Amino acid sequence: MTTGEKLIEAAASLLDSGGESAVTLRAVGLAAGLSHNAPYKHFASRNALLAAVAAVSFEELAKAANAIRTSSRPPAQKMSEAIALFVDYSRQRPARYRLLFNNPETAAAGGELKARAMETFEEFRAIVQECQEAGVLPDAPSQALASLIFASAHGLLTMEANGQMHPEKGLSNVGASMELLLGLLSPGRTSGK
Amino acid sequence: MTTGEKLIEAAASLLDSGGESAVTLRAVGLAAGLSHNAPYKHFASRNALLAAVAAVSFEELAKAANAIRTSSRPPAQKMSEAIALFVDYSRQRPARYRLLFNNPETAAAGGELKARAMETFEEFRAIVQECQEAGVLPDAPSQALASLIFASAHGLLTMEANGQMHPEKGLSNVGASMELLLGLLSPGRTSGK
DNA sequence: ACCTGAACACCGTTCAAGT
DNA sequence: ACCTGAACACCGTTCAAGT
Repeated sequence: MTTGEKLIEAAASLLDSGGESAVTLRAVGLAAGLSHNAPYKHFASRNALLAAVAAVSFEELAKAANAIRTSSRPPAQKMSEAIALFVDYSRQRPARYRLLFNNPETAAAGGELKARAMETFEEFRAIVQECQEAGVLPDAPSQALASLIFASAHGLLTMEANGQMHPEKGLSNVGASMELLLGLLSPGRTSGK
Repeated sequence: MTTGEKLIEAAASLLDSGGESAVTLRAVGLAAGLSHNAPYKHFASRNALLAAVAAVSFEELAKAANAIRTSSRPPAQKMSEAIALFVDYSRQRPARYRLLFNNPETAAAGGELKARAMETFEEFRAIVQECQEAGVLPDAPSQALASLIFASAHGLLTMEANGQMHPEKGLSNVGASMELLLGLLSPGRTSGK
């Protein structure tokens, strides 16, 4: 493992355990057994280090999404599993999820980061397309439909993380809301008013 | 205008013009014509000041949403206008939008903030209900359906702010995506596979 | 090429005074 | 009650050296 990889891992671990504010270059250097200044020999800035954490995290997510897509389960179940992948990620590593999907600074880094993020999204898009072909999602450009479904899950997870879901007032949790969405989108839905 | 209000306004202005990192207590004090330390006589911490900014912002949003709901336009148009309200807000004041809808710290402040946020959401929920009664949105608990539609818009706006919308790849912008969603949800949609 | 240690400018927060 | 100014601990970043 290179020193750069060690620094990324230390930063990711601090992020998961203490939130973004815990990822100081001093703490990262210390956790990697180096001085507070060593990260600058591998990354141009704190933001660049966080972008590197985001890039490897997107890579992991893409790999997990790919495993779901290439499994032998029916399309509708792949969709549920893909959604569960993001739901679990958000709940188990909220600060990391926020870095990946809720951080204009990091996203603006572009380059490799953007490519990794697109890989992840492409897996999801392909699953949506399979669902369309199987007749469990309606006809529409798969890219647009996938964006919409992903954005819904993302918006719900963000509201949940922010404590803006008011679960006391009904069935408004992420899982139930996504089931409601997929049910309403289903071509088989009875369409009378 | 009380000193506290002056400080809130200064903080909001700095937030809009320079992003969250520009809201330092020193800059807020200076903008209000006071010392860097004066904010502490009115707010317990920087987070408390930001929470106060969020509270007055939610109040403004609730007022704007209420004006839309109580207008004489048809429900479907009210819905479009309500969505446009949030879309414009996100685009014109991204840092403020982020503070309101994308910030676990501030949301955790609870109390008055939470009440203001609920007021805003309640206006939206009532518009959704009107749309259901007019037959342009499907039968479902209005709270759950409103959460879902709002979360979709919110997720799309977040992706847009993060540069994760890939508009080069199709019609995946916020407006078109929301139209797609509302069209697919419409009870009048042709439902064949 | 990679690393360290001192230093700088900045920030949130605290404290001792002032009125 | 409200405000100021000095001070503290912390942080990102830079710089001058070391190997």
